[in-house]
Amino acid sequence: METTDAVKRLSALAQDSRLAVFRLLVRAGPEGMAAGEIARALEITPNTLSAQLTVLANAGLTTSRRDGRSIIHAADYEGMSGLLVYLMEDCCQGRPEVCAPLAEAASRAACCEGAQA
Amino acid sequence: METTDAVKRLSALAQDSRLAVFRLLVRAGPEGMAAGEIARALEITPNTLSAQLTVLANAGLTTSRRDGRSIIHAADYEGMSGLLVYLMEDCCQGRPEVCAPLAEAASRAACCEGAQA
DNA sequence: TCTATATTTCCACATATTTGGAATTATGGA
DNA sequence: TCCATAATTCCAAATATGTGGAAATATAGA
Repeated sequence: METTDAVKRLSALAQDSRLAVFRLLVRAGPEGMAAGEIARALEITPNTLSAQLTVLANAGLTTSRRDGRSIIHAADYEGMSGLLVYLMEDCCQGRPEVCAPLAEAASRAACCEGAQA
Repeated sequence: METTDAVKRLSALAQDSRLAVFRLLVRAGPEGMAAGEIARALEITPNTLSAQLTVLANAGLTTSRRDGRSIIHAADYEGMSGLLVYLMEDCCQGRPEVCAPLAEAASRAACCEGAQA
């Protein structure tokens, strides 16, 4: 991933309500949630939410599809991975001891056993 | 980590030159770099860099110590870990398949074998 | 103490971001 | 076709952010 994209993704997440939206979608899983549902859950006005979802989508952190009158938004786990990899990328230039805390954090976060590819 | 801190850290990284500074420090390792050295490396004026380093430090992403006339700045790997854990936290609410890409990314990024705690 | 170097603080300007009201577009059902 | 619901677009105002010039502070050495 390019630096430009990383900054875009970080910026998208670097805001209270947008981070809340993203985390809600992460918790919602691959099925996602309708925009209106998200707006009600987080008490954000629909037009503001729409703008925020646009930012997240442009950054490559969410996807959307229409279902009837609703637009269903979902977290883009691949996009998220890309960012995490980018952030950890330079951590150990021949210095294993440096990235130990990061690697440890990553494995701790890999909460569900089955996921340990 | 609290959401407020996460937003602070994301905001700190969500800017071209600040991300460049942080990555340079990550690459520099625990010994860190003098402010002037960073400024020359990235062609940023010293006062601007100073402001940016303040943001990174306040976010808990860098530390600093004086050494003679220089101030040495270093990446705070623990602070970084905290953010990564926070971001991955909610990824698999009983859905192992969801966080698989994230876990995979994390282990791929744990580049140096010795670091696999 | 005086001078040079390293960094920070103060300040102001230019730019970007966040937000919501009002209007608009899209879909489904009667 | 007409209406209600769902979401978006347009626009403008308030706020926040990034930047660098000039001045101030801190340290080392002569």
